[in-house]
Amino acid sequence: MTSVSQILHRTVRKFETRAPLDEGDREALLNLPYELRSISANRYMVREGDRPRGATLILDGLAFRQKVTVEGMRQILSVHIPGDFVDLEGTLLKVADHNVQALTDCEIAIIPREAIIDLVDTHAKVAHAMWVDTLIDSSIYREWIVNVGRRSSRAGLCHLLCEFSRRLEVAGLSEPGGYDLPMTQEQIADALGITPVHVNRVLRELDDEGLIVRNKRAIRVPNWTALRKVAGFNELYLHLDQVRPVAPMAMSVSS
Amino acid sequence: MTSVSQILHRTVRKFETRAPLDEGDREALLNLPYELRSISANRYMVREGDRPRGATLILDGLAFRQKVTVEGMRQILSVHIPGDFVDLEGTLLKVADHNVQALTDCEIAIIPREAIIDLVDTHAKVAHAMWVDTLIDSSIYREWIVNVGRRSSRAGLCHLLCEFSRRLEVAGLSEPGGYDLPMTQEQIADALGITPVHVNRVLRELDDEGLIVRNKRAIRVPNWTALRKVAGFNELYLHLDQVRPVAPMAMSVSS
DNA sequence: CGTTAGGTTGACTTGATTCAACAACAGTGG
DNA sequence: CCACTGTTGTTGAATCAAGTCAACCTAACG
Repeated sequence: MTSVSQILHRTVRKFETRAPLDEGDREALLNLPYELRSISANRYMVREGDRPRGATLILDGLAFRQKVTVEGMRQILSVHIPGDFVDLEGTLLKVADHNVQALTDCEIAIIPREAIIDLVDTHAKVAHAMWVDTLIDSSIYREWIVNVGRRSSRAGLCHLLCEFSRRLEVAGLSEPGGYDLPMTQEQIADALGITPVHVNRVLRELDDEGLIVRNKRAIRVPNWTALRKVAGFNELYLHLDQVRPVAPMAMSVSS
Repeated sequence: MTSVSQILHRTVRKFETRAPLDEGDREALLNLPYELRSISANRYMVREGDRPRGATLILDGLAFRQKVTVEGMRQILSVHIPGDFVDLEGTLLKVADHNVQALTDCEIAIIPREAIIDLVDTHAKVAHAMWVDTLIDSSIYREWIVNVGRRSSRAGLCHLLCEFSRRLEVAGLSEPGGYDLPMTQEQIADALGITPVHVNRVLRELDDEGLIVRNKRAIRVPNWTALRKVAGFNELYLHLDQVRPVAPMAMSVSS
Protein backbone atom coordinates (compact mmCIF):
# COMPACT_ATOMS: atom_id res chain seq x y z
CA MET A 1 0.00 0.00 0.00
CA THR A 2 1.24 3.44 -0.82
CA SER A 3 -0.42 4.81 2.29
CA VAL A 4 2.07 3.21 4.69
CA SER A 5 5.19 4.63 3.12
CA GLN A 6 3.36 7.92 2.60
CA ILE A 7 2.63 8.20 6.33
CA LEU A 8 6.12 7.03 7.22
CA HIS A 9 7.61 9.73 5.02
CA ARG A 10 5.31 12.25 6.64
CA THR A 11 6.43 11.13 10.07
CA VAL A 12 10.08 11.30 9.05
CA ARG A 13 9.52 14.83 7.81
CA LYS A 14 7.87 15.72 11.10
CA PHE A 15 10.84 14.33 13.03
CA GLU A 16 13.21 16.32 10.83
CA THR A 17 11.66 19.48 12.20
CA ARG A 18 12.36 18.22 15.73
CA ALA A 19 16.04 17.46 15.12
CA PRO A 20 18.26 17.43 12.04
CA LEU A 21 18.52 13.91 10.62
CA ASP A 22 21.04 12.52 8.18
CA GLU A 23 20.47 10.02 5.40
CA GLY A 24 21.21 7.07 7.68
CA ASP A 25 18.67 8.27 10.22
CA ARG A 26 15.98 8.67 7.60
CA GLU A 27 16.71 5.27 6.18
CA ALA A 28 16.64 3.60 9.58
CA LEU A 29 13.25 5.13 10.23
CA LEU A 30 11.85 4.15 6.85
CA ASN A 31 13.18 0.63 7.19
CA LEU A 32 11.67 -0.04 10.57
CA PRO A 33 9.90 -3.38 10.60
CA TYR A 34 6.19 -3.18 11.23
CA GLU A 35 3.06 -5.19 11.32
CA LEU A 36 -0.10 -3.73 9.79
CA ARG A 37 -3.30 -3.92 11.75
CA SER A 38 -6.85 -2.65 11.39
CA ILE A 39 -8.69 -1.64 14.52
CA SER A 40 -12.34 -0.71 14.58
CA ALA A 41 -13.71 2.25 16.48
CA ASN A 42 -13.70 2.01 20.27
CA ARG A 43 -11.39 -0.99 20.41
CA TYR A 44 -8.36 -0.79 22.66
CA MET A 45 -4.83 -0.45 21.29
CA VAL A 46 -3.19 -0.35 24.71
CA ARG A 47 -4.55 -1.14 28.14
CA GLU A 48 -3.40 0.21 31.48
CA GLY A 49 -1.11 -2.33 33.05
CA ASP A 50 -0.01 -3.78 29.70
CA ARG A 51 3.63 -4.32 28.87
CA PRO A 52 3.39 -3.22 25.25
CA ARG A 53 5.17 -5.38 22.69
CA GLY A 54 5.73 -2.47 20.37
CA ALA A 55 5.08 1.13 19.47
CA THR A 56 1.99 2.01 17.47
CA LEU A 57 1.99 4.44 14.58
CA ILE A 58 -1.39 5.69 13.38
CA LEU A 59 -1.65 5.43 9.60
CA ASP A 60 -5.30 6.32 9.20
CA GLY A 61 -8.08 7.28 11.58
CA LEU A 62 -8.00 8.82 15.04
CA ALA A 63 -7.22 7.49 18.50
CA PHE A 64 -7.33 8.82 22.02
CA ARG A 65 -5.71 8.21 25.37
CA GLN A 66 -7.91 7.77 28.43
CA LYS A 67 -8.01 6.67 32.03
CA VAL A 68 -10.95 5.59 34.14
CA THR A 69 -11.23 6.34 37.82
CA VAL A 70 -12.18 3.80 40.46
CA GLU A 71 -15.69 5.25 40.34
CA GLY A 72 -15.82 4.34 36.66
CA MET A 73 -15.59 7.82 35.19
CA ARG A 74 -13.59 8.12 32.01
CA GLN A 75 -11.25 11.02 31.30
CA ILE A 76 -9.87 11.48 27.80
CA LEU A 77 -6.29 12.77 27.89
CA SER A 78 -5.43 13.48 24.29
CA VAL A 79 -6.50 12.80 20.74
CA HIS A 80 -4.10 11.54 18.10
CA ILE A 81 -4.00 11.79 14.34
CA PRO A 82 -2.27 9.93 11.52
CA GLY A 83 1.49 10.20 11.79
CA ASP A 84 1.45 10.17 15.61
CA PHE A 85 3.08 7.48 17.68
CA VAL A 86 0.67 6.59 20.47
CA ASP A 87 2.85 4.61 22.76
CA LEU A 88 6.45 5.45 22.46
CA GLU A 89 6.37 5.80 26.23
CA GLY A 90 5.17 2.23 26.49
CA THR A 91 8.39 1.16 24.84
CA LEU A 92 10.61 2.99 27.31
CA LEU A 93 8.57 2.69 30.47
CA LYS A 94 7.76 -0.78 31.65
CA VAL A 95 4.00 -0.73 31.95
CA ALA A 96 1.33 1.37 30.29
CA ASP A 97 -0.20 3.80 32.78
CA HIS A 98 -3.26 4.55 30.67
CA ASN A 99 -5.45 3.17 27.90
CA VAL A 100 -5.42 3.99 24.22
CA GLN A 101 -8.63 3.53 22.25
CA ALA A 102 -9.45 3.91 18.59
CA LEU A 103 -11.75 6.89 18.09
CA THR A 104 -12.64 5.91 14.54
CA ASP A 105 -11.75 2.81 12.56
CA CYS A 106 -7.96 2.87 12.35
CA GLU A 107 -5.13 1.51 10.30
CA ILE A 108 -2.04 1.18 12.45
CA ALA A 109 1.51 -0.07 12.14
CA ILE A 110 2.97 -1.87 15.13
CA ILE A 111 6.73 -1.56 15.39
CA PRO A 112 8.34 -4.16 17.64
CA ARG A 113 9.75 -2.89 20.89
CA GLU A 114 13.20 -4.26 20.13
CA ALA A 115 13.34 -2.41 16.81
CA ILE A 116 12.55 0.89 18.52
CA ILE A 117 15.06 0.29 21.29
CA ASP A 118 17.71 -0.62 18.76
CA LEU A 119 16.87 2.44 16.67
CA VAL A 120 17.21 4.89 19.54
CA ASP A 121 20.38 3.18 20.74
CA THR A 122 22.09 3.46 17.40
CA HIS A 123 20.66 6.70 16.05
CA ALA A 124 21.06 9.47 18.60
CA LYS A 125 19.42 12.10 16.40
CA VAL A 126 16.32 10.01 15.87
CA ALA A 127 16.13 9.48 19.62
CA HIS A 128 16.49 13.22 20.06
CA ALA A 129 13.69 13.92 17.60
CA MET A 130 11.44 11.41 19.34
CA TRP A 131 12.26 12.95 22.70
CA VAL A 132 11.27 16.37 21.44
CA ASP A 133 8.09 14.83 20.08
CA THR A 134 7.19 13.47 23.51
CA LEU A 135 8.03 16.86 25.05
CA ILE A 136 5.50 18.50 22.76
CA ASP A 137 2.97 15.92 23.89
CA SER A 138 3.77 16.98 27.46
CA SER A 139 3.08 20.58 26.59
CA ILE A 140 -0.29 19.56 25.18
CA TYR A 141 -1.09 17.69 28.39
CA ARG A 142 -0.29 20.81 30.37
CA GLU A 143 -2.69 22.88 28.30
CA TRP A 144 -5.27 20.13 28.69
CA ILE A 145 -4.96 20.45 32.47
CA VAL A 146 -5.71 24.16 32.16
CA ASN A 147 -8.63 23.32 29.91
CA VAL A 148 -10.37 21.02 32.36
CA GLY A 149 -9.22 22.87 35.47
CA ARG A 150 -9.68 26.53 34.76
CA ARG A 151 -11.87 27.09 31.74
CA SER A 152 -15.65 27.20 31.63
CA SER A 153 -17.28 24.41 29.67
CA ARG A 154 -17.97 26.92 26.89
CA ALA A 155 -14.35 28.05 26.64
CA GLY A 156 -13.06 24.51 27.09
CA LEU A 157 -15.16 23.18 24.24
CA CYS A 158 -14.09 26.01 21.95
CA HIS A 159 -10.48 25.38 22.91
CA LEU A 160 -10.82 21.72 22.00
CA LEU A 161 -12.18 22.70 18.59
CA CYS A 162 -9.33 25.16 18.05
CA GLU A 163 -6.60 22.74 19.05
CA PHE A 164 -7.94 19.94 16.99
CA SER A 165 -8.44 22.01 13.87
CA ARG A 166 -5.00 23.58 14.16
CA ARG A 167 -3.27 20.25 14.57
CA LEU A 168 -5.13 18.73 11.64
CA GLU A 169 -4.25 21.76 9.56
CA VAL A 170 -0.54 21.57 10.34
CA ALA A 171 -0.51 17.86 9.61
CA GLY A 172 -2.09 18.60 6.26
CA LEU A 173 -5.19 16.63 7.14
CA SER A 174 -7.92 19.25 7.20
CA GLU A 175 -10.42 19.88 4.47
CA PRO A 176 -10.48 23.56 3.60
CA GLY A 177 -14.26 24.09 3.77
CA GLY A 178 -15.35 22.68 7.09
CA TYR A 179 -14.10 20.23 9.60
CA ASP A 180 -15.48 16.97 10.76
CA LEU A 181 -15.10 16.24 14.44
CA PRO A 182 -15.79 12.54 14.63
CA MET A 183 -16.32 12.52 18.40
CA THR A 184 -19.60 11.63 20.03
CA GLN A 185 -20.91 14.09 22.59
CA GLU A 186 -20.08 11.56 25.25
CA GLN A 187 -16.45 11.52 24.13
CA ILE A 188 -16.30 15.31 24.09
CA ALA A 189 -17.71 15.23 27.61
CA ASP A 190 -15.01 12.82 28.73
CA ALA A 191 -12.38 15.06 27.19
CA LEU A 192 -13.64 18.13 29.04
CA GLY A 193 -14.52 16.43 32.31
CA ILE A 194 -18.22 17.29 32.06
CA THR A 195 -21.42 15.38 31.27
CA PRO A 196 -22.73 14.54 27.79
CA VAL A 197 -25.98 16.35 28.51
CA HIS A 198 -24.08 19.51 29.26
CA VAL A 199 -21.98 19.15 26.10
CA ASN A 200 -25.21 19.01 24.16
CA ARG A 201 -26.46 22.22 25.71
CA VAL A 202 -23.18 24.07 25.21
CA LEU A 203 -23.01 22.98 21.58
CA ARG A 204 -26.52 24.25 21.00
CA GLU A 205 -25.65 27.50 22.72
CA LEU A 206 -22.59 28.00 20.49
CA ASP A 207 -24.69 27.11 17.48
CA ASP A 208 -27.43 29.57 18.47
CA GLU A 209 -24.84 32.30 18.84
CA GLY A 210 -23.42 31.52 15.41
CA LEU A 211 -19.97 30.64 16.70
CA ILE A 212 -20.27 27.23 15.08
CA VAL A 213 -22.57 25.72 12.48
CA ARG A 214 -23.43 22.08 12.92
CA ASN A 215 -24.53 19.49 10.43
CA LYS A 216 -24.54 16.12 12.15
CA ARG A 217 -21.00 15.84 13.48
CA ALA A 218 -19.50 18.16 10.91
CA ILE A 219 -18.70 21.52 12.39
CA ARG A 220 -18.10 24.64 10.36
CA VAL A 221 -16.54 27.62 12.03
CA PRO A 222 -17.51 30.83 10.25
CA ASN A 223 -15.17 32.97 12.30
CA TRP A 224 -12.07 31.40 13.76
CA THR A 225 -10.95 34.64 15.37
CA ALA A 226 -14.17 34.82 17.33
CA LEU A 227 -13.91 31.18 18.41
CA ARG A 228 -10.30 31.58 19.49
CA LYS A 229 -11.26 34.58 21.53
CA VAL A 230 -13.94 32.66 23.40
CA ALA A 231 -11.52 29.77 23.87
CA GLY A 232 -8.63 31.95 25.00
CA PHE A 233 -6.62 29.97 22.48
CA ASN A 234 -2.90 30.69 22.24
CA GLU A 235 -1.16 28.17 20.04
CA LEU A 236 2.29 28.68 21.57
CA TYR A 237 1.90 25.42 23.45
CA LEU A 238 1.68 23.41 20.23
CA HIS A 239 5.28 24.42 19.47
CA LEU A 240 4.47 24.75 15.80
CA ASP A 241 7.82 26.42 15.26
CA GLN A 242 9.19 22.90 15.54
CA VAL A 243 6.72 21.59 13.01
CA ARG A 244 6.92 22.48 9.37
CA PRO A 245 3.48 22.53 7.80
CA VAL A 246 2.75 19.81 5.34
CA ALA A 247 0.80 19.76 2.10
CA PRO A 248 -2.87 18.85 2.54
CA MET A 249 -3.97 15.29 2.08
CA ALA A 250 -7.31 13.61 2.43
CA MET A 251 -7.95 11.56 5.51
CA SER A 252 -10.76 9.08 5.65
CA VAL A 253 -12.62 9.57 8.88
CA SER A 254 -15.30 6.96 8.62
CA SER A 255 -16.90 6.67 12.01
CA MET B 1 29.52 22.88 48.40
CA THR B 2 28.46 19.65 49.99
CA SER B 3 24.77 20.28 49.44
CA VAL B 4 25.20 20.71 45.72
CA SER B 5 27.17 17.56 45.18
CA GLN B 6 24.82 15.74 47.53
CA ILE B 7 21.82 16.63 45.40
CA LEU B 8 23.72 15.95 42.21
CA HIS B 9 24.56 12.48 43.46
CA ARG B 10 20.93 11.98 44.34
CA THR B 11 19.91 13.01 40.85
CA VAL B 12 22.48 10.71 39.28
CA ARG B 13 21.15 7.87 41.35
CA LYS B 14 17.63 8.67 40.20
CA PHE B 15 18.74 8.67 36.57
CA GLU B 16 20.44 5.34 37.07
CA THR B 17 17.09 3.81 37.78
CA ARG B 18 15.85 5.22 34.46
CA ALA B 19 18.70 3.82 32.35
CA PRO B 20 21.98 2.08 33.12
CA LEU B 21 24.83 4.58 33.22
CA ASP B 22 28.55 3.89 33.04
CA GLU B 23 31.34 5.67 34.87
CA GLY B 24 31.78 8.22 32.10
CA ASP B 25 28.08 9.07 32.17
CA ARG B 26 28.08 9.59 35.92
CA GLU B 27 31.18 11.73 35.70
CA ALA B 28 29.79 13.86 32.91
CA LEU B 29 26.65 14.49 34.99
CA LEU B 30 28.60 15.33 38.13
CA ASN B 31 30.93 17.64 36.23
CA LEU B 32 28.21 19.69 34.61
CA PRO B 33 28.94 23.40 34.98
CA TYR B 34 26.37 25.30 36.95
CA GLU B 35 25.58 28.60 38.50
CA LEU B 36 24.09 28.69 41.99
CA ARG B 37 21.10 30.91 42.65
CA SER B 38 18.73 31.59 45.52
CA ILE B 39 15.12 32.33 44.72
CA SER B 40 12.58 33.44 47.26
CA ALA B 41 9.07 32.03 47.45
CA ASN B 42 6.70 33.00 44.66
CA ARG B 43 9.41 34.39 42.38
CA TYR B 44 9.52 33.14 38.82
CA MET B 45 12.22 30.78 37.57
CA VAL B 46 10.83 30.58 34.05
CA ARG B 47 8.22 32.64 32.29
CA GLU B 48 5.95 31.63 29.42
CA GLY B 49 7.50 32.92 26.22
CA ASP B 50 11.05 32.86 27.58
CA ARG B 51 13.87 31.25 25.68
CA PRO B 52 15.58 29.68 28.67
CA ARG B 53 19.36 30.02 28.84
CA GLY B 54 19.72 26.84 30.81
CA ALA B 55 18.13 24.00 32.70
CA THR B 56 17.28 24.44 36.37
CA LEU B 57 17.94 21.80 39.00
CA ILE B 58 16.24 22.25 42.36
CA LEU B 59 18.72 21.81 45.20
CA ASP B 60 16.51 22.87 48.05
CA GLY B 61 12.90 23.99 48.36
CA LEU B 62 9.88 23.34 46.18
CA ALA B 63 8.71 24.78 42.88
CA PHE B 64 5.65 24.46 40.70
CA ARG B 65 4.66 24.85 37.08
CA GLN B 66 1.65 26.96 36.24
CA LYS B 67 -0.24 28.72 33.47
CA VAL B 68 -2.70 31.56 33.67
CA THR B 69 -5.69 31.85 31.37
CA VAL B 70 -6.66 35.03 29.56
CA GLU B 71 -9.26 35.56 32.28
CA GLY B 72 -6.44 35.62 34.80
CA MET B 73 -7.11 32.28 36.46
CA ARG B 74 -4.06 30.32 37.48
CA GLN B 75 -3.74 26.56 37.08
CA ILE B 76 -0.90 24.74 38.79
CA LEU B 77 0.36 21.88 36.64
CA SER B 78 2.87 20.07 38.82
CA VAL B 79 4.95 20.44 41.95
CA HIS B 80 8.67 19.72 42.01
CA ILE B 81 11.06 18.65 44.74
CA PRO B 82 14.84 18.76 45.22
CA GLY B 83 16.61 16.66 42.60
CA ASP B 84 14.08 17.51 39.88
CA PHE B 85 14.98 19.36 36.71
CA VAL B 86 12.26 21.90 36.09
CA ASP B 87 12.96 22.92 32.55
CA LEU B 88 14.74 20.31 30.61
CA GLU B 89 12.03 20.87 28.01
CA GLY B 90 13.03 24.51 27.82
CA THR B 91 16.45 23.40 26.66
CA LEU B 92 15.11 21.26 23.84
CA LEU B 93 12.05 23.23 22.83
CA LYS B 94 12.64 26.80 21.80
CA VAL B 95 10.26 28.74 24.00
CA ALA B 96 8.80 28.02 27.42
CA ASP B 97 5.08 27.29 27.15
CA HIS B 98 4.38 27.77 30.87
CA ASN B 99 5.68 29.46 34.00
CA VAL B 100 7.72 27.98 36.81
CA GLN B 101 7.45 29.58 40.23
CA ALA B 102 9.21 28.91 43.51
CA LEU B 103 6.75 27.48 46.03
CA THR B 104 9.10 28.03 48.97
CA ASP B 105 12.47 29.75 49.12
CA CYS B 106 14.68 27.75 46.80
CA GLU B 107 18.31 27.02 46.10
CA ILE B 108 18.77 26.15 42.45
CA ALA B 109 21.58 25.31 40.07
CA ILE B 110 21.33 26.67 36.55
CA ILE B 111 23.09 24.53 33.99
CA PRO B 112 23.84 26.31 30.72
CA ARG B 113 21.81 25.18 27.75
CA GLU B 114 24.93 24.38 25.72
CA ALA B 115 26.27 22.11 28.44
CA ILE B 116 23.02 20.13 28.47
CA ILE B 117 22.92 19.89 24.71
CA ASP B 118 26.52 18.77 24.61
CA LEU B 119 25.87 16.23 27.35
CA VAL B 120 22.93 14.60 25.60
CA ASP B 121 24.79 14.62 22.28
CA THR B 122 27.80 12.82 23.67
CA HIS B 123 26.22 10.58 26.30
CA ALA B 124 23.38 8.61 24.79
CA LYS B 125 22.55 6.81 28.03
CA VAL B 126 22.24 10.04 29.96
CA ALA B 127 19.97 11.38 27.24
CA HIS B 128 17.96 8.20 27.51
CA ALA B 129 17.63 8.53 31.27
CA MET B 130 16.51 12.13 30.91
CA TRP B 131 14.02 11.16 28.25
CA VAL B 132 12.54 8.54 30.55
CA ASP B 133 12.44 11.16 33.29
CA THR B 134 10.38 13.49 31.10
CA LEU B 135 8.13 10.55 30.15
CA ILE B 136 7.38 9.99 33.82
CA ASP B 137 6.55 13.68 34.10
CA SER B 138 4.11 13.14 31.24
CA SER B 139 2.48 10.31 33.10
CA ILE B 140 2.06 12.55 36.12
CA TYR B 141 0.44 15.22 33.92
CA ARG B 142 -1.99 12.64 32.66
CA GLU B 143 -2.99 11.67 36.16
CA TRP B 144 -3.32 15.37 36.99
CA ILE B 145 -5.80 15.75 34.13
CA VAL B 146 -7.87 12.96 35.65
CA ASN B 147 -7.60 14.65 39.02
CA VAL B 148 -9.02 17.97 37.90
CA GLY B 149 -11.37 16.51 35.30
CA ARG B 150 -13.01 13.53 36.90
CA ARG B 151 -12.49 13.53 40.62
CA SER B 152 -14.57 15.31 43.23
CA SER B 153 -12.76 18.06 45.10
CA ARG B 154 -12.58 15.73 48.10
CA ALA B 155 -10.98 12.91 46.18
CA GLY B 156 -8.77 15.30 44.23
CA LEU B 157 -7.40 16.88 47.37
CA CYS B 158 -6.72 13.49 48.93
CA HIS B 159 -5.03 12.39 45.72
CA LEU B 160 -2.77 15.43 45.81
CA LEU B 161 -1.76 14.58 49.38
CA CYS B 162 -1.06 10.96 48.43
CA GLU B 163 1.01 11.81 45.37
CA PHE B 164 3.05 14.40 47.16
CA SER B 165 3.79 12.26 50.17
CA ARG B 166 4.70 9.27 48.03
CA ARG B 167 7.09 11.27 45.88
CA LEU B 168 8.76 12.85 48.90
CA GLU B 169 9.11 9.43 50.46
CA VAL B 170 10.73 7.89 47.41
CA ALA B 171 13.12 10.83 47.16
CA GLY B 172 14.07 10.27 50.79
CA LEU B 173 12.77 13.69 51.76
CA SER B 174 9.87 12.92 54.04
CA GLU B 175 9.97 13.14 57.80
CA PRO B 176 8.69 9.92 59.32
CA GLY B 177 6.20 11.41 61.79
CA GLY B 178 4.09 13.81 59.81
CA TYR B 179 4.36 15.75 56.62
CA ASP B 180 4.45 19.43 55.96
CA LEU B 181 2.59 20.59 52.90
CA PRO B 182 3.94 24.08 52.40
CA MET B 183 1.17 25.15 50.03
CA THR B 184 -1.31 27.88 50.81
CA GLN B 185 -4.95 27.04 50.37
CA GLU B 186 -4.96 29.30 47.36
CA GLN B 187 -2.18 27.24 45.76
CA ILE B 188 -3.98 24.00 46.53
CA ALA B 189 -7.04 25.52 44.90
CA ASP B 190 -5.07 26.40 41.78
CA ALA B 191 -3.71 22.87 41.66
CA LEU B 192 -7.20 21.35 41.82
CA GLY B 193 -8.98 23.89 39.67
CA ILE B 194 -11.31 25.00 42.47
CA THR B 195 -11.61 28.06 44.74
CA PRO B 196 -9.60 28.68 47.92
CA VAL B 197 -12.80 28.97 49.93
CA HIS B 198 -13.83 25.53 48.83
CA VAL B 199 -10.41 24.09 49.64
CA ASN B 200 -10.86 25.43 53.15
CA ARG B 201 -14.20 23.71 53.52
CA VAL B 202 -12.99 20.40 52.15
CA LEU B 203 -9.94 20.45 54.42
CA ARG B 204 -12.15 21.03 57.42
CA GLU B 205 -14.43 18.23 56.32
CA LEU B 206 -11.50 15.82 56.02
CA ASP B 207 -10.23 17.00 59.38
CA ASP B 208 -13.64 16.51 60.99
CA GLU B 209 -13.81 13.00 59.61
CA GLY B 210 -10.37 12.23 60.99
CA LEU B 211 -8.85 11.50 57.58
CA ILE B 212 -6.23 14.16 58.20
CA VAL B 213 -5.04 16.05 61.29
CA ARG B 214 -3.99 19.63 60.73
CA ASN B 215 -1.67 21.83 62.70
CA LYS B 216 -1.09 25.03 60.74
CA ARG B 217 0.13 23.76 57.39
CA ALA B 218 1.49 20.52 58.75
CA ILE B 219 -0.72 17.59 57.88
CA ARG B 220 -0.60 14.25 59.62
CA VAL B 221 -2.33 11.31 58.04
CA PRO B 222 -3.29 8.74 60.65
CA ASN B 223 -4.43 6.19 58.09
CA TRP B 224 -2.90 6.24 54.64
CA THR B 225 -4.95 3.30 53.47
CA ALA B 226 -8.14 5.20 54.19
CA LEU B 227 -6.86 8.33 52.46
CA ARG B 228 -5.79 6.39 49.40
CA LYS B 229 -9.18 4.80 49.20
CA VAL B 230 -10.95 8.16 49.22
CA ALA B 231 -8.45 9.45 46.65
CA GLY B 232 -8.70 6.44 44.38
CA PHE B 233 -4.92 6.53 44.45
CA ASN B 234 -3.06 3.98 42.37
CA GLU B 235 0.63 4.72 42.24
CA LEU B 236 1.27 2.88 39.00
CA TYR B 237 1.47 6.20 37.17
CA LEU B 238 4.50 7.30 39.20
CA HIS B 239 6.48 4.46 37.61
CA LEU B 240 8.36 3.86 40.82
CA ASP B 241 9.47 0.49 39.51
CA GLN B 242 11.26 2.08 36.61
CA VAL B 243 14.51 0.12 36.31
CA ARG B 244 16.57 -0.62 33.21
CA PRO B 245 13.75 -0.51 30.69
CA VAL B 246 16.15 -0.49 27.81
CA ALA B 247 18.02 -3.77 27.97
CA PRO B 248 17.15 -5.58 24.75
CA MET B 249 16.43 -8.80 26.64
CA ALA B 250 14.30 -6.98 29.18
CA MET B 251 11.25 -8.85 27.98
CA SER B 252 11.60 -11.17 30.95
CA VAL B 253 9.06 -10.24 33.57
CA SER B 254 10.93 -9.25 36.67
CA SER B 255 8.26 -7.84 38.92
C1' DC C 1 -38.97 -3.70 10.67
C1' DG C 2 -37.30 -3.80 15.73
C1' DT C 3 -33.07 -2.70 18.04
C1' DT C 4 -29.53 0.21 19.49
C1' DA C 5 -26.46 4.10 19.92
C1' DG C 6 -26.45 8.74 19.91
C1' DG C 7 -28.67 13.11 20.42
C1' DT C 8 -32.17 16.53 22.52
C1' DT C 9 -34.88 18.72 25.96
C1' DG C 10 -37.21 19.82 30.47
C1' DA C 11 -37.53 19.81 35.57
C1' DC C 12 -35.08 19.43 39.52
C1' DT C 13 -30.90 18.96 42.55
C1' DT C 14 -26.31 19.76 44.04
C1' DG C 15 -21.46 20.84 44.39
C1' DA C 16 -18.99 24.66 44.04
C1' DT C 17 -18.66 29.74 43.52
C1' DT C 18 -19.29 34.37 44.97
C1' DC C 19 -19.41 37.93 48.12
C1' DA C 20 -18.54 39.57 52.34
C1' DA C 21 -17.11 39.87 56.98
C1' DC C 22 -13.90 38.69 60.30
C1' DA C 23 -9.98 36.23 62.80
C1' DA C 24 -5.14 34.91 63.25
C1' DC C 25 -0.73 36.00 62.54
C1' DA C 26 3.87 37.81 60.77
C1' DG C 27 6.47 41.59 59.49
C1' DT C 28 7.46 46.51 59.59
C1' DG C 29 8.46 50.71 61.25
C1' DG C 30 7.45 54.67 64.38
C1' DC D 1 6.52 47.85 72.41
C1' DC D 2 2.43 48.66 70.05
C1' DA D 3 -0.08 50.19 66.03
C1' DC D 4 -0.40 49.33 61.20
C1' DT D 5 -0.56 46.50 57.22
C1' DG D 6 -0.81 42.58 54.34
C1' DT D 7 -1.38 37.78 53.74
C1' DT D 8 -3.69 33.67 54.86
C1' DG D 9 -7.33 31.23 56.82
C1' DT D 10 -12.41 30.71 58.35
C1' DT D 11 -17.29 30.93 58.10
C1' DG D 12 -22.17 32.10 56.59
C1' DA D 13 -25.68 33.21 53.08
C1' DA D 14 -27.01 33.69 48.49
C1' DT D 15 -26.33 32.27 43.83
C1' DC D 16 -25.04 29.70 39.75
C1' DA D 17 -22.95 26.37 36.61
C1' DA D 18 -23.20 21.89 35.90
C1' DG D 19 -25.08 17.40 37.15
C1' DT D 20 -28.95 14.08 37.50
C1' DC D 21 -32.93 11.84 36.07
C1' DA D 22 -36.00 10.87 32.78
C1' DA D 23 -38.55 11.04 28.61
C1' DC D 24 -38.41 11.08 23.87
C1' DC D 25 -36.54 11.62 19.18
C1' DT D 26 -33.68 10.21 15.16
C1' DA D 27 -30.87 7.62 12.10
C1' DA D 28 -28.31 3.57 11.10
C1' DC D 29 -28.34 -1.22 10.55
C1' DG D 30 -28.72 -6.28 10.64
